[in-house]
Amino acid sequence: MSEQKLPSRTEDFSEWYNQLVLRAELADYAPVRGCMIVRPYGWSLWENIQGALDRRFKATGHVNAAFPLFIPKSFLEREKAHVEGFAPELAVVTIGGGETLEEPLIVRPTSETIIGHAYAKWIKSYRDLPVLINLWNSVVRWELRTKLFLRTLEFYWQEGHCAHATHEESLEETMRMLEIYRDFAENDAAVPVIAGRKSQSEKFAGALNSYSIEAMMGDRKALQAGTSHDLGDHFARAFDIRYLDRNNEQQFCWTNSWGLSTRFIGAIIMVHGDEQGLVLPPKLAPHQIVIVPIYKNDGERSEVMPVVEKVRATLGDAGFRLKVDDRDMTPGAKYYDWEMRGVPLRIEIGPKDVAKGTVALARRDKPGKEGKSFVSQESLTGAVAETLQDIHASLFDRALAHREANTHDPKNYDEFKQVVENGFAFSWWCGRAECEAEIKEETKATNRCVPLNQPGGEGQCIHCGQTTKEKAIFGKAY
RNA sequence: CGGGGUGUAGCGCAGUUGGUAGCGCACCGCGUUUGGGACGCGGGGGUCGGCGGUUCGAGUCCGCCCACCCCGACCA
Repeated sequence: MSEQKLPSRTEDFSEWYNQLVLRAELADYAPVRGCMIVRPYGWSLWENIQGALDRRFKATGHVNAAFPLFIPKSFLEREKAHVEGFAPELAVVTIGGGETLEEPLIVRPTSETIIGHAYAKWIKSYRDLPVLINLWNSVVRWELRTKLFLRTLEFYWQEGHCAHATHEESLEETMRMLEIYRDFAENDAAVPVIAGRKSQSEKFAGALNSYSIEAMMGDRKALQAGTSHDLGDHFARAFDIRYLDRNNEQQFCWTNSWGLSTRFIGAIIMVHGDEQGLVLPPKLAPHQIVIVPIYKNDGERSEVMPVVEKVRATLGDAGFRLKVDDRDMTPGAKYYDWEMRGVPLRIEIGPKDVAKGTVALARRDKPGKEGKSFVSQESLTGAVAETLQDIHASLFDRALAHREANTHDPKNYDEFKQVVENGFAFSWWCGRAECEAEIKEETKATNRCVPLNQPGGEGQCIHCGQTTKEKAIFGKAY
């Protein structure tokens, strides 16, 4: 139970985040540096994220499977850019059963290579395509600087791996999954995102092109919240994933991969959280509603609890995820506790409500009296459904307004430097890696993506002045 | 991997010139309480981050190591 106030979100965002994660009981530090324990409340949130994504994956023809944790070192080495990108952050097993291994095993940082090995065996004919497989697992990347959910040595995610007959189909799949991420982020998590293409220096190691959804956090920094990679024929060539086409000719496959991780929980925290703690989007919250019974003595208790039970049954039958908090604490303490944990809606039922046939409804996104209303027990189910929808909409609107208010179109590079100190710059960019690198060097801001939605026309690169047709989002990022 | 900081009960901290460890919160029990963080009484809990050294005696002094957090370079 949390007793003290959180550090100020506006004055010390980082410390606010750290303590919020611990006090909301989402996660805890593990005994190994950089590793995290996901606590039941955090995992429950992840399960709801999994459910929301998995439904979408299944609806688009994907199936789940499991691949090994260990990958032969030689596999990684088969794709040059891939191994170069991941080498610095690999965990390597050299001893097994007390014996030094003949070939060291990599603890998977991602599964493209071992997938490539399997797909090469499984795919013989154009009739075998496409292969649409998703994995729910964890991967290990030996990061130097870690933060709960945002960057840990081991993290949980899903990785989809698809093989297609043509590049067009593979690219179409890449974009379909990016759109699924966007749809999930905005419609389930109420996190507005910018879908775009990563620059060549920011793309996945081994990809032809990477695409991402980028979100703005409460401190105006960017977070890559999901990625989808067009792997071209790179991994197909490295692992010899080939098929016989209709003309009986050998062709290389075209593959793609896409992932979204527990980092997304960090996004939810940093986009919606407030001074009181976590604020969860209703569609993903482990408990959408918490019911707090109020009574002064056993007499009142015996009046209140049957009504609490009736409301619980009614709302439970209507499909809401809810919890009755019957702990032996004062109601006020419970309010603070559930506010810390971000429960979207609180229902208070006391003797006055029993007498009047009402309940008190308090919404998490609007603090104090502003968010509190009294609703008759008869019309509660409808009111709850409506309010939860409204909370989702207002969370999304608030986050979008925040991003728009902090996204600028600077007139020149001096202005650009100012802007990226405290938000996003949406600027013309020549597309050259040198320009991007210099901007990063000079401002600490990175190229987040080239949004798919472009204004059209042309302009001058914000850094070098070269004429270009594309605008990119720049900002400081996690 | 560089710079900074912190390690004493679950958390936050105190601990004097070295003398054998305490406070608040949390936790457990009983009672009174309960519409925005209740109160009283009683109780449990510590190899003082680790190893070594100085000393009759180390939480305290010295050395080495470790862990975690923050800031930079790399990343979902």
